[in-house]
Amino acid sequence: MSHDQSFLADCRARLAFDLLANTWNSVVLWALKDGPCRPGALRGRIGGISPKVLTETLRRLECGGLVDRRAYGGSPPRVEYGLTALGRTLLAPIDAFGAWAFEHGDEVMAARERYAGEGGDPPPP
Amino acid sequence: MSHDQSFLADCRARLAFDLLANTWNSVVLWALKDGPCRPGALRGRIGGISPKVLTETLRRLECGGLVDRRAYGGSPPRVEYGLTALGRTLLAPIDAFGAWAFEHGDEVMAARERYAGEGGDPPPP
DNA sequence: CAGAATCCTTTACGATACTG
DNA sequence: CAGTATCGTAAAGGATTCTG
Repeated sequence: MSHDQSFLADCRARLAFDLLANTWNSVVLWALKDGPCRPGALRGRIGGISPKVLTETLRRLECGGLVDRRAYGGSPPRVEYGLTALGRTLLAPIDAFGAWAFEHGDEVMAARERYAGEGGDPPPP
Repeated sequence: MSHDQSFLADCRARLAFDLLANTWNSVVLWALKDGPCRPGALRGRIGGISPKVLTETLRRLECGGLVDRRAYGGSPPRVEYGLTALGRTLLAPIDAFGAWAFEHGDEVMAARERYAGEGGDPPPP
């Protein structure tokens, strides 16, 4: 890789981190990787996300050009969300984390238990 | 990649996302990539982080086994934080995002401006 | 200088109810 | 069913002060 120390000052770097710095952005992007999807089905794929927060998250991603929204009029309304080309470019980096979690997730959980056991009584969130 | 749809249900996956789902974890990890560092210097490398939040973040990462803390007694106290072996394994995935930001960050910012201009007046955070 | 303690503000998130 | 509106809570982040 090729970033120098000013990396953290670069606003694009901050933008990338900020994109992930919330509970749902990456999860929703990930849930869309298998193709466009209606909001209801999305909630099923994800689990534990309220309709309101899902809508907010999708708007945020749409605003950033990562997700696009297609509305087919009618009643009941039918809407589908899918990744844009730009959004798809984020899948590989996200997947790198997924792979990391499968390899090292246990170590993190073990470290936390060790920390809790060693008298690090107030284990920070 | 090799994750099936149950990926999102796997608690290790959630753990990985949660590690990034806050403003500072990834930034601090990244700032430590060039070697161990004292808190004061870390704040300089990062910029915009308060001492309190830096300490909290370091504790959190230490608890997860990603960072270790070495205290050399004395007065004034001298402390250094550095990545553990486990922490270093996270650098590659984080860097994937950094690289992504350099390639596509402009597109996201452009999309946001477009969105704001098109009457998407309330541009969500 | 490290960092704990305190106080305060903001906001992310959740639950619920309502509209088209 | 999609989406908005409203309310409430919990937590994150910031500023400040104080200590060893």
